[in-house]
Amino acid sequence: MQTALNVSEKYGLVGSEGKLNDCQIRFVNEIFKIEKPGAHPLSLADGKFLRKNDPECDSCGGDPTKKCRSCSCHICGGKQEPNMQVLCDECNMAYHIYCLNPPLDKIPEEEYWYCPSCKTDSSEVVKAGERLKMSKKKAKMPSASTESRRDWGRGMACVGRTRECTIVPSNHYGPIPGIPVGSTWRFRVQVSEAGVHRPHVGGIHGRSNDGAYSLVLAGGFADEVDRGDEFTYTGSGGKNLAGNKRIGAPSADQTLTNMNRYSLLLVCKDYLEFGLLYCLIHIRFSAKRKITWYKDFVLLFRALALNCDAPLDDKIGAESRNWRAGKPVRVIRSFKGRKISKYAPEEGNRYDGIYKVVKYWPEISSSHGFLVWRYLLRRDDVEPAPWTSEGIERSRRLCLRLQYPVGYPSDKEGKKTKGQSKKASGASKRPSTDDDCPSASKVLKASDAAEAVEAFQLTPQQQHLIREDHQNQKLWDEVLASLVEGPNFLKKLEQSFMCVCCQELVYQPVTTDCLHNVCKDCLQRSFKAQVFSCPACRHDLGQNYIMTPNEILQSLLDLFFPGYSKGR
DNA sequence: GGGCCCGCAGGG
DNA sequence: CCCTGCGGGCCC
Repeated sequence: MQTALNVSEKYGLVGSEGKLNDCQIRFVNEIFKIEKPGAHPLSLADGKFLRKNDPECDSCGGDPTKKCRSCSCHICGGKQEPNMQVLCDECNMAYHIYCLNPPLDKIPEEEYWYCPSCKTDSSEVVKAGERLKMSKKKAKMPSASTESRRDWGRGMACVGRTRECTIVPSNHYGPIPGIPVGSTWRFRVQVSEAGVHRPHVGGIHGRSNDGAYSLVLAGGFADEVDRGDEFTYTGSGGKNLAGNKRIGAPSADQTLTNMNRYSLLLVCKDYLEFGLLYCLIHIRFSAKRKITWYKDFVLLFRALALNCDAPLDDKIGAESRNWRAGKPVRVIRSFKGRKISKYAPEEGNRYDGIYKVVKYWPEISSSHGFLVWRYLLRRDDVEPAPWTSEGIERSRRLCLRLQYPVGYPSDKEGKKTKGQSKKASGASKRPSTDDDCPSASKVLKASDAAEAVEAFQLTPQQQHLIREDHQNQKLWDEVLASLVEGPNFLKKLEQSFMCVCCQELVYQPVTTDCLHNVCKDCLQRSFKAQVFSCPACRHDLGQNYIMTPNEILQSLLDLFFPGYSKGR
């Protein structure tokens, strides 16, 4: 296994530039994914009180004879009596119950237990009748220092996500599995939950040293053009957002130093790894977070420009050599774009498919006279666009319609109650229903479904691998029965191959003799806790069970959910 | 209908 | 930690 030190030595980071400190080494490890991901507590059923005693512990190397306050008792460092060690639900450190002061006489029965250093100071506990005290973060927020008694309602103005998309990593390019073109959500937060466009407010999601993954067309710039299959997009920024405004008129030229749309590290091929590494370290650890160091081969450009299949140019822009070869951008049209585009949906935010950057250029905006960067994007998707007759027909077959958050009053209700008292509208909240759509949430007879929706198509490779995965044949038969349900197939697939421990899609799945699939990591954690049975059915696996990941299943899941394992 | 301004998520 | 953003809902 590669180590951080090797990486830094390999690229000469030790020497004239000074040796990396521990923090930097950890950072390098992180970038190169050298370090094993930290241990997570297992499911409550098995792993509430686990001894960690990690054989790959960085501090002791897993040597059972060494004392270690990192993977074993945080007080005495001893590794004895793992069943007497309790894990803190905050810092995840282990403690012998008898090492605590005062000692505990048994493993606590409460759902959560916190060690002395993590336990909330009793002075911070809110007693009956007292006002809620503020967290450190809350204390810094504007609401802490304002006298305003404004009622923000229980609406969607300031809510956070309740779910997060984990079937692909956040830096995933291309469509989100199971989300067909034409899917429409009322609120941006739902689009974020679906993983289609993750930022809550921002227009572009991208990384400066990588590229852009998705963007929202919301008509922010009056001089944008939208022809459906092609549109121009204007780089964000250059607006005066002083005060607490979140939208404003442009008041400055877009510069090449801002984040988000800018600062792309383009590195010469021979120096790619070193240049990237060096810059990342530099950005991470330079106090001003400005890249003051760079060599000829490190240039700064914009994220969306990275998607364009052309050498980058920050003076006059560039045009793609082969526009389809660029990186795919998911495009969402918001109803707000209606003011400049007839392709925008009437309501909500609609996923319109994959576009590619054809070219980009700087221009003086005709509407406000400042310099903006303009991008031309062109559609490149096999799924029909939602506004074409083919797309409309498909949306109908797939029963795609405006989705509201669970429990939010639907459009019909909302309009009815508008003008009535606020209390009435609050009381009218109800989950949206799928009353006139046969396939969305109801179980169908296969024959009906085949006619109603477009079946999910397996590639020959997928079909082949499924046939090869003998152990899971029965499970696959069940899952394949949902092929006729189109996009629901992937949801079914996700459910069927969910790990019972971590409640996510299995990663490095071990298919047990009892035919359950568990992440190798989760199973190892269970064994470390001296539990040697199948987490799903309690079938005894035996202490010497050899955990061999099911490579075929792993390949299949990677095909269906591209890159999901990167987030693991 | 327009002004105001909140918390959240994300990248650096 | 910092800063930023093509939401959103109330209030005038």
